[in-house]
Amino acid sequence: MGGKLFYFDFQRFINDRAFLHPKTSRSSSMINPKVVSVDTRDNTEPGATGISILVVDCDTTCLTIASKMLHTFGYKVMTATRATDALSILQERQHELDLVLTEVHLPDMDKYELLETMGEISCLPIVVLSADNNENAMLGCLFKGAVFYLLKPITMNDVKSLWQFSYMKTPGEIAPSGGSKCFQEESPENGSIEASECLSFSDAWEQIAQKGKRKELEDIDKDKGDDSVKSTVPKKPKLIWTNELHDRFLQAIRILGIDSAHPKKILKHMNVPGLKKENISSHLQKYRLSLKREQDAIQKTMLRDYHLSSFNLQRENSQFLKPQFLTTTQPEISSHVQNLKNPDGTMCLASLGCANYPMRDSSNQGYNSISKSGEPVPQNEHTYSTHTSFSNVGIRINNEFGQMGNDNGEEFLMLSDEENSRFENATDGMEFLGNWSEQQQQFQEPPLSPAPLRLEQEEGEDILWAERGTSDLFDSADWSA
DNA sequence: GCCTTAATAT
DNA sequence: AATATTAAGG
Repeated sequence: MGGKLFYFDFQRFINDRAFLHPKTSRSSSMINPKVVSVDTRDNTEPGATGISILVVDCDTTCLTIASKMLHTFGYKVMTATRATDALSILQERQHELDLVLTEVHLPDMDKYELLETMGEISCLPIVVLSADNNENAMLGCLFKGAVFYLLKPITMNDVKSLWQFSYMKTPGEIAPSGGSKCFQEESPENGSIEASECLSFSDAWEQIAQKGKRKELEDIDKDKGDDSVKSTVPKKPKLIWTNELHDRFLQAIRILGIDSAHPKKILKHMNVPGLKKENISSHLQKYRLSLKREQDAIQKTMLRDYHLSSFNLQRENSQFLKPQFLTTTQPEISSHVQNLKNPDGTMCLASLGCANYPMRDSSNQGYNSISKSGEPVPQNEHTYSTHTSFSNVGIRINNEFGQMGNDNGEEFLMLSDEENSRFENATDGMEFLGNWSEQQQQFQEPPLSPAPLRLEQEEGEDILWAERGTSDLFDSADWSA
C-alpha cells in the first residue's frame, strides 16, 4: 500500500503525544525522528473533504500542528489566535465554515464567555480543544454549548472524524440513536495511558447524552482548578418537602387510603406540577418508615406496660394489649391500636401526633422554605408539623409510677397542657376505639381534589426546590427515629 | 411496568 | 440529614 512520509516535526508530534502536553513532557522520545509509513487510506477521511474548520489557539505551535493534521485529512482550515479574531471570523465568514475547533484558554476572553458568544453569533458546532482535563472544566464547556471536548495533546485519530460534528447544526440536539456506532474507535496503537487520557468519540456521545439530560445549564462554576470535582456541576435541584407539600402528600394518602396510596396515585392526587413520581416514592418510603418506627415504639411500650401490669385495662381494650396482638405485624390490627383511654380518664394517645395528623406548630417557622434571596417564603396560614408524634406530640401515660417517658427520653414527650386540652376538647365524648376515621374528620378538612400547587420555579422564587447544598437550611420533615 | 425495599450516592 | 438514585425482587 502506498505509504507517505511525514516530515520531522509533524512526525515527532504524532508519535509523541507528550510533545504538546504541558505536564508530561518526555523530551527523550522527541529526539529520534521516526519515519513511519502511514497508509494513505487512513489519511483521506471520506467525510473530511470540503469541511471547513476554524481553528483557534493562542499557541501558534498548537495552531500549526492542528492545522496540518486537519489538512492531512482533507479539511479546509482557517485559523485565529485570539478570541476576538475568532469571533470576527465567525461573524463575517460563518457561511464558509462548518465547524469550530477552539482552545478555550485564551488570553483575551473568558472561556465560557467565548463559548457563549460563539453560540450566539453562530450555529456552528464547537469542539473545544484544551489540555485542561478537569471534569468541571470539560462539563462546563459542554454545558456552554460545545459539542465535544478534545483533550490535548490531540492525535491524528482525534481530528480524523471531527467532520462528523459538522452535521450537528443545532449544538443542543442529541445525536440520533445509534449514532455512536457510526463513530469508529480505532486506536490500536494507543497504550493504556492514552486511552485513559483522551476521550473517545463514543465517550463524547455519552457526554452529550448526559448533557441532554441535565436540566439546568446555568451556574457553571468558573474555577478551573477546583478540587471538589463534582460540586460545581449543575445538578437536578433537590425537592424540599415543605409543610405545604407534605400536607398535600398526607391528604392524598388520606383520601386514597393507606393501602392504595401508591406513588402514581399520590402524584396524581397531589396535583403539583413538576413533582415526579420518584419524589413521591422517596418521600413515601420515608413516610412508611416513620410509621413503622412509630408502631414499633407503641407496641414496645404497650408490651412493657402489659408486663408491668401497671394499670388495669378496661375489658374491651385489654384484648389489644395481650402479647399476641402486640407482637402481630398486621397493620389492620396495629393501626387500630391507636388510642386508649386509661381508667382514670387520661388519654393514651398512641398515634394522634403521627405524620397523619397535621399539627399546627408555631415552632415550625424555621422550617419554612427560604427563597434564593434569603427571604422567608410566606406559607399558607396553616403550617403543619411534618414531624412524627415523637418529636411534637407524646403519649401521656398515667400509672402507678406516674407520668412516664421511655428510657432514652426520645419517644415520649409530654403534651403541653394546652395541646392536651385541645385534644380532649376536640374529642370530647368521642369513642376512641374504632373511631379513627371519625376522629380524623374532627381534625382535618376532608380534602377534595386540591388546586394545582404553584411551584413558581420560573420566577426564581422556587419555594420547593433548592440547589444542592442549601438543603440544610430547611428541615421540613423530621421523622427521625 | 409498577411497586417496594434496601442500599448507596449526593 | 434529607432526598435521590439504583438494583433487586415481587
